[in-house]
Amino acid sequence: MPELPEVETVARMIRPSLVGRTITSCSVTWKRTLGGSEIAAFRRNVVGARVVSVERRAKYIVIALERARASCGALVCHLRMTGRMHVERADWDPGKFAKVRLDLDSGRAFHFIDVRKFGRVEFTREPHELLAELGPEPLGADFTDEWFSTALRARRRVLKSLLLDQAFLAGLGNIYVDESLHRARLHPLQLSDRMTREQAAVLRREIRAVLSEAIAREGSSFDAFYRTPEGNPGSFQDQFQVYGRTAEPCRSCATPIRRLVVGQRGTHVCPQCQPAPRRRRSSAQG
DNA sequence: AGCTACTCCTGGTAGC
DNA sequence: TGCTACCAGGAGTAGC
Repeated sequence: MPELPEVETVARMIRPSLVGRTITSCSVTWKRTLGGSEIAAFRRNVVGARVVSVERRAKYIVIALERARASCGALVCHLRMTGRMHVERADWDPGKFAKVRLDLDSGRAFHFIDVRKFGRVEFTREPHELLAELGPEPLGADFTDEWFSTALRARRRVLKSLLLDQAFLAGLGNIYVDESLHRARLHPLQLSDRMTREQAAVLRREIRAVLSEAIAREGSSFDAFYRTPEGNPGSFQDQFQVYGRTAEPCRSCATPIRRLVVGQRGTHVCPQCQPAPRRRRSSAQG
């Protein structure tokens, strides 16, 4: 589903047609997409505002707005599972899953389309408050070996669950966690406080590599859902080592990929490349 | 502190 | 063909 590389791709593609544009009108066909605000209030907040910037933070797209050259808030958007964004000519038909439409002074219109209705396009005056709980960006300068190693060992968490925790590290989802762990030859059930500094450094390197490669390929598309704002699929799914490859041979050692469930998430491992952590009694720890 | 279960949603698919 | 049942999952929340 859309994770950091897909969200980054969407942000890059919609940015040129949004920045500098003024929102002239809007329509909303699913109120919950707005995340709690009334449609009338949303309309008052966005119509007449001008887009200053389009940035990605974790899996959020933040569309900053201004009025009379003064900041007036932002649209904080999340694609969740099936959200899509398009900026198209005014007569373009967004289809039956359209949720939010923002008409622009360019004559084009921004569309938020979402089959499963989990996605959000939320207006807030203080976007930083909404995003305050997020951990560091995996591709950012704050994500250092030193920080990662210390932070992993300061907690006693199942490794995969911790990497999915957006308050710990912001931007990874199910796919890229599975891929990163395989590349780092780490098992998803490994406990975070048992990680060596060397293992942490390898994992950090592989997380950054897999995300960078996926961004270069405009993300991953393997079902009907994720498409770039230009309507094209990404191509990183061709590079998957484990995700969605249950029972298929590992590309490194030919052992069949195994599927397990970790924290209610489908999880894919190579039992040979990613040996299971040694089980031990909790009372046996000194 | 960290875990599980549940919620929100619907298209796709397996089984009959 | 058409039905039912179940699966996928990001994030928030409740409860242990």
